[in-house]
Amino acid sequence: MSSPRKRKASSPAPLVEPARREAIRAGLLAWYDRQKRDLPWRRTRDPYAIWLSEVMLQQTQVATVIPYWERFLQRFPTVEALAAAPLPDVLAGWRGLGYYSRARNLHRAAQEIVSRFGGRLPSTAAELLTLPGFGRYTSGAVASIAFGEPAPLVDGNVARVLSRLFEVEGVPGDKAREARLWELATALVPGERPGDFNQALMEHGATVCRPENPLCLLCPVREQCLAYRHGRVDELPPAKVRAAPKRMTLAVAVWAHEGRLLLARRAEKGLFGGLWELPAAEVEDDTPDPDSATKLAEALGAEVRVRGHLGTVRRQLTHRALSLRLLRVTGRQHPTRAPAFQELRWCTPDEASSLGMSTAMHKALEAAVSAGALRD
DNA sequence: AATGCGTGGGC
DNA sequence: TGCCCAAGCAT
Repeated sequence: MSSPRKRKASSPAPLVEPARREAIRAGLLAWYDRQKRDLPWRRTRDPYAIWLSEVMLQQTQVATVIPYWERFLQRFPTVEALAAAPLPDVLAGWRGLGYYSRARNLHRAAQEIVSRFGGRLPSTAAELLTLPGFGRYTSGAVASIAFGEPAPLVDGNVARVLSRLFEVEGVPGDKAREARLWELATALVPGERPGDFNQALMEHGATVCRPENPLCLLCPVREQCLAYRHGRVDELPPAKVRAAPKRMTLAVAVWAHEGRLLLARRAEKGLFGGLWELPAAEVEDDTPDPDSATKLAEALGAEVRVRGHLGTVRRQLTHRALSLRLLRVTGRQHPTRAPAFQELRWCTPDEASSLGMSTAMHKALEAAVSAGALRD
């Protein structure tokens, strides 16, 4: 029988053997010091600027983010400036970047940081997690990179790297797999340079431990990689199962009057929430014009007549196949507010172009103008 | 907890 | 061209 003293001394086996843990830490950090990319947000220590980069990088590639990040910081250089800005201005700064709820949450979080934390970002992952738009990943990223807290993070890159290093089974989305990955990330993140280590993990996944054609011969932790040892790098992790995109058809009102077009701001939630558009209403694929006119009339709260067609703009999103049918419309009265929209405005094409608008609707606007929407 | 939410780049 | 993907979060 074991004595209580002995039971207390025998702790459970560590998740990662200390020697292996140190080899992975040292290998990735040394590689990062040699190979890290010169990215603009790695030249600042401003937590706000780092936070902004993390939000923009969600589901978005580095090359896309760089110009947005620089432009946005010039326009909204501090948390206070962002918090004080009207939401439509913030959305205009986000135009073309996609996933616009990120911009809405960023704005709300900035306001909370001012009201709850005196304008300074809280420095721990636990506090950051209470702010809008801060999930587990972003909280860990900002806490570790901007404040040096040894907080773990798991993004798509880290999930891939760890699932290969440790042969973690299961498909993306599997709960046991996610839990295992977070445990591993927690066990690995060091007390010294946690932010650099987390970035090294992600950078390694983005450039060496890639989804396709990983560069195992250049890998600094190859000796530690179970998938490599067992010839399973190509099968881990298994690919995501994606749902087929749903079709969505919008009747789009192109209403011109004295050189101006009617623009509408969408409801705050859902697809393209809070963005400006040529007023649109969802219709069935084969809806005849008079029925489309009825839908648009309901949305605008005004009588609407279809005068002709200005073409169709198609746009493929990850989860939707959009079809925008441009209908030239007129009506006796020119509405300035409408039940289905937050706001209406009559704009010249130049004014319209500077509004926060989805890329799909921006293309529709260009198509309508070049099809002669403003001519008779 | 499964689903909705954008976009541009790579091949 | 069409289809894949990329530093997630909210509900």
